[in-house]
Amino acid sequence: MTPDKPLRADARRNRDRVLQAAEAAFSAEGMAVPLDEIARRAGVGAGTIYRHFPSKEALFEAVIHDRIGQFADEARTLSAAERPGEEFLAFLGRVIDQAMLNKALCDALEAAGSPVKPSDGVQRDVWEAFGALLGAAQRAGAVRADVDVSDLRALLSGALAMERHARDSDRPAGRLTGLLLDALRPRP
Amino acid sequence: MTPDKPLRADARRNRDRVLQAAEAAFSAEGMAVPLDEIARRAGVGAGTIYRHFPSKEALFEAVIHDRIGQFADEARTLSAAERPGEEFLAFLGRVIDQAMLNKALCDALEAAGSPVKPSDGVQRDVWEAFGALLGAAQRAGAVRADVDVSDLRALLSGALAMERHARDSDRPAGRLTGLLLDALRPRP
DNA sequence: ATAGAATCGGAACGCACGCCCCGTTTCAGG
DNA sequence: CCTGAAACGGGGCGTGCGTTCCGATTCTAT
Repeated sequence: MTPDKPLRADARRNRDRVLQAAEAAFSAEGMAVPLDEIARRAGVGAGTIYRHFPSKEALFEAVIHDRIGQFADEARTLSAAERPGEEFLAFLGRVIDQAMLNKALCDALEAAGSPVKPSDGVQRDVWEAFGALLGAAQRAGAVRADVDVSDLRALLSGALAMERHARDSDRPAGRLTGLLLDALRPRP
Repeated sequence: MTPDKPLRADARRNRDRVLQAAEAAFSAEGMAVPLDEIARRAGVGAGTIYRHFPSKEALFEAVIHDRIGQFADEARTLSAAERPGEEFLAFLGRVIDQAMLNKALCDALEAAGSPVKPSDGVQRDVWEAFGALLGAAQRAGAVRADVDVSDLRALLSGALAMERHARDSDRPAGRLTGLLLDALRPRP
């Protein structure tokens, strides 16, 4: 079993086209986009997608993997920063901002459905990194101690829901999320 | 056009059965429940439901109408209470608690999708009432002035998302929502 | 060039849902 | 009763999705 047998030229080309089309489509509409639509945009048939990715979810993960990994890396870096408390809150704000521009990110971040698939290394990785940054912020005294990483997942979902509504009703972005993040600070 | 022509006995009986089954089903699973399932539970055919309600959404509204109306009435009453500020925050907490026990309430409260149907009097009514209570709380100085009723919708959606996650990860209920509601108070 | 395998594409499948049709059953007034 | 109209119910339609299949096509090693 050779993990990376050289692909035929046209196969490699089509695989890249699919990834590119999927990135654009998922970014705009998230998992809700039909697979046929991705195939159409990539100029290939639906069967071609399944030759390269075993399922729609696998394609989604292939597209989102790098982006999510960047967040995990950033979180790990910031854990060792000088003032992890401030970095933590600013970082969450950036994550939310990015997710508002990229529906795929929303879906990936909110996909912490009850039964977290153990096979899903990306999810595990990103939340471990977020947890590390949260811990650092708490040790720095900038975030309440009674918050854990599962609270963080809930918080992110809530903030994303709030920002979606804010956008739909042309209210200034980030206000409610700012209130929520402020509420994470310990009582003064 | 006689608005309430006396229904035949079996028709009335089946209509009630449908409403009862729909209430239970919607309460447990929200709008996601298939209509066939409601028909099965009511012991009728799917066609019978459509004889009494023109669409699934109409059935949903018939089921949720009273419940939503109760919240609107309560909000109006509390607007005239002695300390509307405290009442406002406690009221929001109760609404969220109830919605966590009743997925139909969640769907109804979050159904403030971008294009609010003008025909939907129930939605309009409840949000007007919530807005009145919000205004009273603000006049009493208990809630920040820069919050409006569309913020309230966003806030409710966010809180419901957070509480859903909290339940899935067996975290104590209401903590994050409490934080969020506290953040609505003016700076001390 | 040619054979043979890898790849392609889109028609076809299975499923689930909201909704409608229509032969059959049940009610209620004369 | 008895009969016409009202109501029933479940099978069927249209839709949209993810997925699979297979004949046609294209690439590459010889």
